[in-house]
Amino acid sequence: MEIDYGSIEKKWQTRWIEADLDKSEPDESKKKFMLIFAYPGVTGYLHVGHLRGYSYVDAIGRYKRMTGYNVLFPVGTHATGNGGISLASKIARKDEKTIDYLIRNGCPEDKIPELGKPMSVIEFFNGVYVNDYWKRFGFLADWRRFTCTLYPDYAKFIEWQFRKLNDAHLLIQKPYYATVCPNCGPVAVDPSETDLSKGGRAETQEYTLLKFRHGDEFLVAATLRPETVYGQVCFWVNPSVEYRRIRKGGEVWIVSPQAAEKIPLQMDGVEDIGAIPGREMIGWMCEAPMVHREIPVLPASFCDPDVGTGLVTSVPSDAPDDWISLQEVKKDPKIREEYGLSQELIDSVVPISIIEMKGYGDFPAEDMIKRMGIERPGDPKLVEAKKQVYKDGYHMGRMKAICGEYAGMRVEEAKDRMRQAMLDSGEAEVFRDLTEEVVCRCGARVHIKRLDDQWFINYADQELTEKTSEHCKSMDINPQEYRDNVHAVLNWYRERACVRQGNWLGTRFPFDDKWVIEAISDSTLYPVYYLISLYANDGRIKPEQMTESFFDFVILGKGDAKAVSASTGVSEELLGKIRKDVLYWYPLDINLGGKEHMTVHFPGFLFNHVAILPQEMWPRGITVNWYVTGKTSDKRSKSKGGAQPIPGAAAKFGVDAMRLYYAHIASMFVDVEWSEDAVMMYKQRIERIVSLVQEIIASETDVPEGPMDSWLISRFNTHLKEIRQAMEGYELRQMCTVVYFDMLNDMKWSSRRGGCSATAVREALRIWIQAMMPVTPHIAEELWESAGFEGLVSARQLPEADDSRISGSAEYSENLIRDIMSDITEVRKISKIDPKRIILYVSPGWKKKVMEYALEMMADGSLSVPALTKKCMSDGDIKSKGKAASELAKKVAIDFGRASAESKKVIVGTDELALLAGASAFLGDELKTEVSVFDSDAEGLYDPQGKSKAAVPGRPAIFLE
RNA sequence: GCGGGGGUAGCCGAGCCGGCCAAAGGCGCGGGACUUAAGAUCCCGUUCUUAGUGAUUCAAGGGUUCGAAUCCCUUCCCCCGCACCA
Repeated sequence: MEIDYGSIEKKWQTRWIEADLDKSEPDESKKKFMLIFAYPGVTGYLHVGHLRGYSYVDAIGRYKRMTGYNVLFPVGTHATGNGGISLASKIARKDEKTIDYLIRNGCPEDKIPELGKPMSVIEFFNGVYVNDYWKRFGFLADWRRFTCTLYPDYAKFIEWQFRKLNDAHLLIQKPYYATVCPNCGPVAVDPSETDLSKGGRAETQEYTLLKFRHGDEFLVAATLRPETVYGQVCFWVNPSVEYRRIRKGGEVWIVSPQAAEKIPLQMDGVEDIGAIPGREMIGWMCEAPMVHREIPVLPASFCDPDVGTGLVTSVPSDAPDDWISLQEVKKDPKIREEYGLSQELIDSVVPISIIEMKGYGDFPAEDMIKRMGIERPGDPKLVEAKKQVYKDGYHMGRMKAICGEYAGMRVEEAKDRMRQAMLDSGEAEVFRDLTEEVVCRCGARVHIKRLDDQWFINYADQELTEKTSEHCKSMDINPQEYRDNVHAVLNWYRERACVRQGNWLGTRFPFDDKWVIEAISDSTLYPVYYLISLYANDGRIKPEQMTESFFDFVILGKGDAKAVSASTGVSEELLGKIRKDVLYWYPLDINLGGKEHMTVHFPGFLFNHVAILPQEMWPRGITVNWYVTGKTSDKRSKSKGGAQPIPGAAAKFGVDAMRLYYAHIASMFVDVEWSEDAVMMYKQRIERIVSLVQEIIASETDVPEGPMDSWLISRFNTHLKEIRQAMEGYELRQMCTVVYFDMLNDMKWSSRRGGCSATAVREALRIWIQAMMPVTPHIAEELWESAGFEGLVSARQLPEADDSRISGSAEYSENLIRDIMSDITEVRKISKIDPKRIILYVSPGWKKKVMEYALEMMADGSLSVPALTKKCMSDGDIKSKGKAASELAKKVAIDFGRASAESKKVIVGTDELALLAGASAFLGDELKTEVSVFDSDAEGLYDPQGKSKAAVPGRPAIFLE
């Protein structure tokens, strides 16, 4: 059987649209449910991993739809930033890699010349996302509401949002140290390198600049360890660097040329006044800050002019570089000669022990160097040595007695105190620098720059934080870990720079149009905009009509329709309709996004809703999904290299197999490694189900109604319950286990047991196929149609589980039969007997009676070993069984004590003799041996080995003859 | 460092508000059936022992309890976020 997935998918997607299933309109008679996935940034082609979260949203939406809700699932894209600009410019200049990338992912070649402009490339990808990904995957989203952050109407909404933030006094201005490209303005430094061509892993470090007086000028060293000043014994200068003199305030500083460029970005009134070769400074004496000692300037090659100021104060006791370089100077007479340094001077430089730490001696740097076997300056291992000594010193160290007023203090504390003291006395300044070279996409070097009038959204606002945090307690946030942790995240969230300058697409800041609103800040409140985009998209409202009073009215219900209509030209009727939409659909029930959103987007999303909207519009739920991670390699796949384009994967596996893979491969809250083999398994599973269902449909069953019917119907109603319960918590995986595994197994078991009546089979099929709809909608439709059921399964309502048709005893009976089969197999295997006949002995009546007594005692809570024994001994029948009776009583009392009354009741209530007699033909067939069933109480029982003694209710005895 | 999450059988992964858990399910593996054939399907098995019993298991070590994979403590190891990047 070959399934043509492509045409099935197309067929049903068209039918859904024809039936308007994609269009969501308010319906007061129904409960509403609005859900979204956090819209993706338009960065190019997506890969199979991205569909994971998206398809969850569609599956949940479909499930809600089928259980009575009016569902709204809108989609959009986020294009704010410079991604579009940079992509367009690469295409425009025919960058080979970029063109190749486009073609590899299926971009038509003749389309490429059109993509040289930012907006056209963004629109191109908007089309790819909507058509090749979301529609292709069968999503029932309301396509009419699609929006993109660069649309003029969206910009109007963002302007309004910022006006509201301002009204709430949440916009503030203050200085900010940003990573800035001289051409492009502020850029994001992060490992994804969206804005960068190099250095995404760089971190900002806060150095303390220490000033060493020499005559009337200062040598300025940068340090991360201001607490070590008591251990300063000399000063390092790189003799081969041409340093600069700069004037800063009334002082003259000496720093590296790179630092001379960086410092003015962060400090005012700095001027470069000339050069001074490093060589010239060797042999100087300068006055160390705080300790006010004269120390000599010595040569060191490790001073990198690119790091800090290119000058280094030397604390050999705690800095491995310093230690090893000092050894070098002391050992090597050539250095002394070359720079004319006296032996005396060199000898006077002696390390001073300043920090006491567990696991180290007086000189931690020396210890570490020895431990790591470092022998000369420049050894790459020094980086690691430095890190380790710094880390240990910071966490475990304590200042020694020599450190004046800081003696005895923990390093963690002394560091801040000493730094502050030196800042206060004017001996130090703060300077920020990046840990590695960072280069902008435009090619310019990125540095840290102070911006004085940077706008922030004040997410640190205490009242806002508390309100938001409080609201989260009532939200449905998944997973639980995030629900617990979100309060900490909200608390930790600080003021956030919300605007930037430079080469950047986005909405102009309404209060100062030199700024453009940055990417996180314009993507927090937008779900509510989907309720308005519908009308902007169909032209009923124009961007220029979307004024502050327009949004105030439709979103907040402020103002008077007549006045708003007069000022905007939007009819009162339309204003009323939009307002109604907003009231109907909001709040948002689920915002689903990848785990990267936990500390960025979700807090902003929450804060903005709480800050701007009335409480009844605050979000109700957040769901976080983890990733599908790389590694596309596959045992059988010949096409390796790079993530597979989504349309290709859809064609290869079928959309439903991929949807099922996402839903079932793991819990939403763990990362999954992409594996074609795994997807293939799900494809095969779907095909197994399809062929079984088609077999069932094709075979005109003439089985009369019987016990298997009530078993099958009971099972399926039980499954309905499980499905509903799982989906209550959006546990798609659990739901899929029931639908694609358990229900399949039940169907198979039913036909193995001889099948059910046509009525029962059709009823089960109806339930089953409907249950498949959320995750594998195309296949579900196909099966629904071939079974001859009416209409579209996507438009139907899932039946409620019917408790009256759930039969504990029917389900138990089949389990008993299965248990017996496996027991027989087990015994057969162990005993290595090949029996001519298998005899099953059903428990004698007195044993059942013991259990009945136990049940009674469970009901009134009096069950215990002595109590049950006593009770049994007062029953003549049982008592006559002697020791066997008291042993059984003991066993039953213990066993029942551990279990629920319900589970034991079915055991006692089952007529095993009738059940097994009815199943003996089946068992005989299955085991390929004649099976006889005997009642242990029967007169003249045939029982040559006395096996019947072992029979207990729920466990018939087995004899292999 | 700060904050958070984990370590379950060959693997992936449920269970983790204590008992019905030798521990779901899948994959893998072994055996069998079917078949011209299958990356197909269907059965059975997959800690050790054993006429269906019993023993020892859920990172390691302690503890609480009649009873612990599940609760508490300690140790070891792993992962994630820490910002202007959706």
